[in-house]
Amino acid sequence: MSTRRSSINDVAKAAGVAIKTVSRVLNNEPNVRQETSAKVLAAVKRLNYHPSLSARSLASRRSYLVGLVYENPSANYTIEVQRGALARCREGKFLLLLHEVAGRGEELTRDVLAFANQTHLDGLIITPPLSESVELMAALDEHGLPFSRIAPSDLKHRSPYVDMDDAGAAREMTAYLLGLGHRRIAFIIGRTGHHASELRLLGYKAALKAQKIPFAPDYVRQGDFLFDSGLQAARQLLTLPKRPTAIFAANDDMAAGALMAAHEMGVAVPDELSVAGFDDAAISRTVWPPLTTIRQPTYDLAYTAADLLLQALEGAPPKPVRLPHQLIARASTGKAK
Amino acid sequence: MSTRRSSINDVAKAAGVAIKTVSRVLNNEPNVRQETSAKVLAAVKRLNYHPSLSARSLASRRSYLVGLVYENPSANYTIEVQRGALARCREGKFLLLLHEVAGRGEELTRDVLAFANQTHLDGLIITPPLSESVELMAALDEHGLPFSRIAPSDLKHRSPYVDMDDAGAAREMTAYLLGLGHRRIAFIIGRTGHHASELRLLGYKAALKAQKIPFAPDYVRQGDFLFDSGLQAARQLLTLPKRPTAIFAANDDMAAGALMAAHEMGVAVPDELSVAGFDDAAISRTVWPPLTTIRQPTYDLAYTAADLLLQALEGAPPKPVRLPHQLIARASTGKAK
DNA sequence: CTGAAAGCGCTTACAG
DNA sequence: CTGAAAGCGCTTACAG
Repeated sequence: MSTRRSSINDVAKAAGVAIKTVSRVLNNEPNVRQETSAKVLAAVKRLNYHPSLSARSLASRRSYLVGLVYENPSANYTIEVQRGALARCREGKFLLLLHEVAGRGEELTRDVLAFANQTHLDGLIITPPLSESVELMAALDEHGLPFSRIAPSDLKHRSPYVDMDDAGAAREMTAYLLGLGHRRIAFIIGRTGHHASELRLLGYKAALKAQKIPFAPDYVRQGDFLFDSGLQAARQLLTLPKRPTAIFAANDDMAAGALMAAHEMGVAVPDELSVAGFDDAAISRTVWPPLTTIRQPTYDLAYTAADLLLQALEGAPPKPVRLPHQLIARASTGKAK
Repeated sequence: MSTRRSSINDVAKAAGVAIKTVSRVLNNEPNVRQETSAKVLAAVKRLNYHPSLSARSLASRRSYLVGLVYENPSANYTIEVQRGALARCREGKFLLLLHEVAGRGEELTRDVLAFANQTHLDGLIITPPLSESVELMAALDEHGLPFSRIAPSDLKHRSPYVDMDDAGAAREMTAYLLGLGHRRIAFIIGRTGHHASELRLLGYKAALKAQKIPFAPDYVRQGDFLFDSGLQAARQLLTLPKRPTAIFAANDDMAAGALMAAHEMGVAVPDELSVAGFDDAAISRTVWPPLTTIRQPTYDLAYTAADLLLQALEGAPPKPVRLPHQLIARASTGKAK
């Protein structure tokens, strides 16, 4: 089967039309008779023709390449983002190129620009926390590179983005714990500088306020979204004279760490301590007991971000999209006793 | 900065040479004077020139695209594979395209061929368990598509591959448990049809045999590499009249499930039960207690698989590569009591 | 060691 | 509604 691939010329010949007509049919351009179109499509099928991306991009001066830029410690999150973005790119005859960045600040910007230059990308999808980098956005603007963002912090910038209601979700979770009778609810903050960290903290505070529970700084600890920080924070929280009856961590990895601390210290979950997370990552179902958490629509966020980018490449005006979340109650939370 | 990208013509003009000479320098072809080369390189830098992939591939009739084909439930495994393959592709001016397949058998083959046809891939990297599919390999051969495999089962096929010593590693882990004084060691088998599952079972048996411990079928349960199957299997094992003092699961996810079963049933780990896994996946460090496991060199396996493929594309003869593993002792295993 | 010409397979811009 | 020509930016094959 090492016969040469068929080209647009072969199809044109087989269908008895000019190559321009084949091109019209393949690109769904107007002004082709139904009958002509059918002939072309038949020839395409018969010859097992697949257009050459390189010829198309050379002629149209577009690469049909989209870059997905990420720097996220959670593999589950990243894989899900990839799935969503890939699905949308495939639909739009675009190819998705991955780029995991290492550095921050200037280095990050240089890294991403080098990636874009080398591959001649048409556009970029930027995932959190990179979607918050003002320097990166400025650099991309300067180079005229279109991009869309997932969960950005700057909502004023003129580029499309998609997000969820982080503050609202955290408020719901806190209200849920309050509803179970908890009054001493601790909170483990996410990585500093992540917009989501701030929003989730805000939601936690808002829910307490709504119930007139005074905010207790002692019950709030800084984490960094990693398992270990949740473990450390919970160890401190559980040795407090008046220890909390519930811990709400700003993501599942830290909540898993909090569970581990409880196990270490012989604190029964959920009998003596409720633990809640955020993300509905795979780890929320692999720990014991399984975590009550907020389902973040990661796949849909990425699919939508890709969709917004492709639309922007077609010249559509940017419009923000907000996606829904969901509280998932599992065995790690229970009534306060 | 929306000025036109510079082309090979711009560079040739700036350096005062023909475009063919620029091409020679950029592709490290012989027969260019040091001095000429320096002039060209200076112009490349000055103009911030980056060759066009589409022009290059159109002219050379290669796409410079490599596909990574996978179907693995573990995100951590997949991300690590991507990292390794990406690193090697980047070095070789190739782009890596992801393709997660859904089906098996005929559907799988059709799916992968469609992917290759649409993207005009130069070659494929096939990861386990897909690397075991005889149908897929036959189809790729028929279409003249080069590929390399990670951890294949058919070692006779004429295509490059890289693997590790699964049987040897499982034998080591079993011997380690025997060394801790365990005599009733249970084993949870991986997904049926995975070559690695068979090899790891073989290693377990071999280690028992070496110590003249009779093989007890009751202590061996079928799993499928997922957390849940480890949970189920361990529940059964722990209700056996003579329950095992150690459980060795063929991967970390199942070992994590076994840990959960122990927690449920109030069996202390490692005091009353040792649990060991395989892979050194992230989950091995997020469960309690952290898992003793085998470090699988996933990144290196993928890097090497990409390397072998790129070499094959240059016409190098295929040669198999075996990479080392490592037993990592953590807190989930202890002396038998 | 260097270069001029042809051509890869499409789309763009234009003509009819 | 359809087509002929030019050209995108490189590499190949060849000449010198």
